[in-house]
Amino acid sequence: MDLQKVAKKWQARWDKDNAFKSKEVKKQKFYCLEMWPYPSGKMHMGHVRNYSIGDAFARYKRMSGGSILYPMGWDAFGLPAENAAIKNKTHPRIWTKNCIAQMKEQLQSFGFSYDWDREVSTAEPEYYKWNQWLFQQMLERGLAYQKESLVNWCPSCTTVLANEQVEAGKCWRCESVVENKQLKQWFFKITQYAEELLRDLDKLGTWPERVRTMQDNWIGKSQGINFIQKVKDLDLKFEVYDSIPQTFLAQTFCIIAPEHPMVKELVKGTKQEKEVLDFVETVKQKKSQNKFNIETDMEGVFTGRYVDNPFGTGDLPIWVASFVLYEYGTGIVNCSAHDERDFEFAKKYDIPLKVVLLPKDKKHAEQVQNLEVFYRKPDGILQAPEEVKGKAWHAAREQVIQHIEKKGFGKRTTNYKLRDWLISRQRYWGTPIPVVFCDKCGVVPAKLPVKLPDKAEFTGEGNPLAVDSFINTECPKCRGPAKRETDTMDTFVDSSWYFLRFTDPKNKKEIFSKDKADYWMPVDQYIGGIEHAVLHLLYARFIFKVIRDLGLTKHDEPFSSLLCQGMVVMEGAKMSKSKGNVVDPGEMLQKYGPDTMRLFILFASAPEKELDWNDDGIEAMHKFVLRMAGIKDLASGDGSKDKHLASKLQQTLQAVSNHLETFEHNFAVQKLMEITNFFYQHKSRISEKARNNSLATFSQIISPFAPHLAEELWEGLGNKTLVSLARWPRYNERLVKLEFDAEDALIDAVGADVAKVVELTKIQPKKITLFVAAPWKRTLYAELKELMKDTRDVGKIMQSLMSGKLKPHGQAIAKMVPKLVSSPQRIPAIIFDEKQEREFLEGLQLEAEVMVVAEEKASHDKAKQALPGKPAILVE
RNA sequence: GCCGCAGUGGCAGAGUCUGGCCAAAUGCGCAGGACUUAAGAUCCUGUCUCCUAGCGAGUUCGCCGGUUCGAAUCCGGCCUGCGGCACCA
Repeated sequence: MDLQKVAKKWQARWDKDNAFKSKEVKKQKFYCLEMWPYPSGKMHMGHVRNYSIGDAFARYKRMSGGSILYPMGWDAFGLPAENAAIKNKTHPRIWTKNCIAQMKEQLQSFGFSYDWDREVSTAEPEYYKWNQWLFQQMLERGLAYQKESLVNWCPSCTTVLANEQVEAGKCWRCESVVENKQLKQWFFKITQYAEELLRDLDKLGTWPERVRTMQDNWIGKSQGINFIQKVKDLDLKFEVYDSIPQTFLAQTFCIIAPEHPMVKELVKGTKQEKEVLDFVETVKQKKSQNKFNIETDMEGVFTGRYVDNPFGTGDLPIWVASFVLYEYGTGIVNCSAHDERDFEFAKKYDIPLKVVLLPKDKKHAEQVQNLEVFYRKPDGILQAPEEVKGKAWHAAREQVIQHIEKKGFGKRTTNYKLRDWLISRQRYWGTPIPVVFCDKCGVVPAKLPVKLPDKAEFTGEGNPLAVDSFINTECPKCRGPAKRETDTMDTFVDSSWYFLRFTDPKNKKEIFSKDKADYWMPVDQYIGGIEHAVLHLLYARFIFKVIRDLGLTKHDEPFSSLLCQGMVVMEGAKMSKSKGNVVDPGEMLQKYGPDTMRLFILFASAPEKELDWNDDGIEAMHKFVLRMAGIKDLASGDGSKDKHLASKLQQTLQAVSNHLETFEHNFAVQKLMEITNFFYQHKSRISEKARNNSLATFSQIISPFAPHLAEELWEGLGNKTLVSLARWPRYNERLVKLEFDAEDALIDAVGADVAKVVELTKIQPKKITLFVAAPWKRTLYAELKELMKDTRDVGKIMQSLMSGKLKPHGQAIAKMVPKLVSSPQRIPAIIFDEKQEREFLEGLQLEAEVMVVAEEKASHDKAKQALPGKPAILVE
C-alpha cells in the first residue's frame, strides 16, 4: 500500500466533502482547541505533537456524536516577521502571508481535521480591529491606562516587555539581558482581577496542578499589616507593608527603595542630601544595566531622618537600601533582627537590633539574645508583646494582628506580587494602539480600525510607525490637529480572545455574536505547551473576565479543561539549531507519511511528558502501520478463534475509548498493537467473515490515530461513507466478558457441585484443598457471589485463589483466616500444598465452622484429626 | 530558600490512587529459528539469576526502617534527579 498516495487521496476527499465543517446545532457541543501557532513558515515537532494530540481527541469526539468546533488560525503579528523583513528587505505582511501559506499546507498534509472555514489571522484588519475595539472598551472603563514607570526594556528587540515576559532577568524571546528604563507606557489593569484570577483557579480542577500552582505563585497573594508611619520633623506620612508582623516590636530601623520618589523629599536640605542622591544614582545605574547582585551589592545610606515610632519603642532611623523592592508592597519596609537580610544589613552598618523571638534551647537563645546569630523559626517563642508572650511565632500570628489592629498601629492588608500588564510595544508589526493625543481633548479613542500603514521603512532603527505621515491626524472629537500613538500592542493581547472569534470568525458588526459564543464556550479541551502556564493562560483568563464584564459572555473561565503537552527532545536535550539536533517534521512526513508520524508521536510518550525522539522508533512505527494495512490481505482460517477475536476487539474498543478520554494515547496505541498482533498470530483460526467484521470496527477505532489508513481500510470493506464521520462503535459488555467465561463457569459449578470446584481449579494431585466456610448452612455459591461483590479484598483473594496464582504460605493463611472469618467477610477457599497444610493446621485456631475438602485420603484424615468435629469431605 | 514532581529490567516506559491473578504490559534493542542463493523485509520463539528447564527455586522495582499473613504499591526518614518561583521583608 502506498501510504503517501493514500494520504493525499483522503485529504482531497475530506476537503471536497467539506467533511469537518462545524455547525451550531441542537446537540452536545464540544470545543477542542490547540494553542495556535505563530506562522514561522515551518512546523516543528512541538507543533506536530500538539496537533496530533488535539486531532486524535477531536476526531474521537466528532465520531462520538455531538457537534464539534475544531478551528485553526494564525497568531500572525510579532517580532520575527519584522526582523525577517529587515533582514530580507521585504514587508512583514508579505513574509507572514508566505509563511501562513506554507504552514497551512503542512498542517493539511498531516490530515488534521480543522474547520478551515473559520481560519483567522491576527494580522488582518478584520481581526485586529476588534482588538482595538476591546482596547477602547477597556480604556473607557479605566482598565487600560498610561503610566510613567520603571519598565523592562529589551535592547535587542528594542521594545519594552511585560513582567511575565522576563525570565530570570532575560528576554523570553531573545534571551538578551533586560534593562530598566523609566518610560510612559500603556498598561492593562490585571491587578484589579488578581483576587478573582486566584480564586477561580479552584474552578479549574481539571487543569494540571503545576499550572495552577504557577499561576498561584505568580499572583502571589499575601496577607499582612500596613503600618501608617510619620516622619519625624517633617509633615510626611507613609505606609509600610509587613506580611510577617509577629515580630513588629523588634523593628529598629526602616529602609526605603532607591527608586522611591519620597527619598528626595526626605533628604531635601539635609546634610546627607548629596550622599544619598549619589547613592540612589549608583544603584539605579547598576539596576538598569542588570549588574545588580544581591550578594555583593547589599548597601545603604542613612537619610538623617527618623520614623516617629508609634509603638513607643524608640524612633526608627530611615535608610535607603539597595535591596528594597520598589515594586512590591509600598517600597518601604520596617526592619528587625528577625529577617535575615535586615539582620545582615544592620550588622554591616552597626544599626542597633532588638530581639523578641527566642529558641527553646537555652544556649542557642543566649546566642540569639547577644545577636551572634540570626534567628527565625516557626516554633520560636515570642517575648513581646505581653499578650502573646511565651507563644510560638507561627501560632501567634492572628493574635498579634488583632493586637496591632486594636492598638491602631496598622490595618490588615492584602498584597499581590502580580503587576499590571504592560502592553505597549515600540514595534511596527502589531495592532496599533487606537488612541490619538489632542492638545485640547487629551487622550481620545481613534476611529476604528486604525490600520497599519502599508508604506513603512524597516531599517531596524527605531519604530517604523514613528513617522509624520502616520502620527499626524485629526482629533475625532474636535477635528483639530492631533497625534497618533505609535506603539502597538503586545501580541499576547491578540491571542487572549481568539478562541472567541473562532465561534464567529466572519462577523463584521461585532467582535463576535453573544449567542454563538455562548453556544460554543467555554473551550472544553485546550491543548498547548507548558511554557504558557503563566503568560498566555493568565492573560487569556484575565481578558475573558473583562469580556464577561462587558456583558459579552456568561462564562467565568475560558478553558474548562487543559492539557499541557511535554517537549519533544532528542537524547534528553531540547531540539535546537545550535545543538544540531533538530528533526524536521517535513522531511519525516516525506519519508513516512502522516499516519506513521502521528502514531509514533502519540505512542512514544504520554502526552504531558517529554518525548524523546529517536529514529529507530519511527522506523518501527512505520512497520506497524504497514502491518495494520496488511491485515486485510491475511490468509483466513477455520474460525475457531472467531469468538476470541470478537472478545479481544471489544476489549480493545473499550480500552481505546477510555484511553482517548483520559489522553493516554500511548496506551491506546499499545492496545491497537496488541490486537493487530492477534490478527496475525491467529490468522489460521480466524474466518474471513469474522476478520472483515472486526476490520470494520478496527478501522473506526484507528481513525483518530491513523485517519488516512482508516479510510482506506473502511473503503476496502465496501463502505462509500467516510469513516472519519462514522459513529464511534459502542462496546458490548457481554462480549467483553467472554474472556472470563472460565470463572463464570466456576461460580455456576460451585453452586451445583462443590466437588467440581476442585476439578475446575485444576489442583495438582499432590495438593489438598481446604474450603473454610462459615457458616456452612448457606450454599457456597451464595457465599462466593456475595464475597465477590461486596468486598474488594476477599474478592481479590478469591480470584487469586481460584486461578491458582496466589499461593500463600500455610502460616500466612492460618493468620489470615480467623481475621476473615470473624469479620463479616469469610474466606471460602484456600489451596495449598502439604507443607503449607501442616503449618496451617498447626496455626489454625478458630471458632468458626470449618469445612475441609481434601483430594487425598491422607490429607483428609489429617485434617479431620486436626480439626475434630468439623465437616470434611474427600474428593478423589 | 519556598512550592511541585519523579527514581522500576540493556533502553524508553506501564503498574503505585484502590496492597495479593507482578519476574512485572507495550515498544526498542539483543539472541535463536523459519523463509531467502544471500542480504533486507516479514513471521515465530526467547530475553533478572540458577538448575534437574518446571504450572521449578532464588533475588529484584533509589536507600533505610515501619504497618500487614502479604508491599513496586500504604506510612516515616534519607539520598538522587527534574521543573517552577525566588532580594516579595
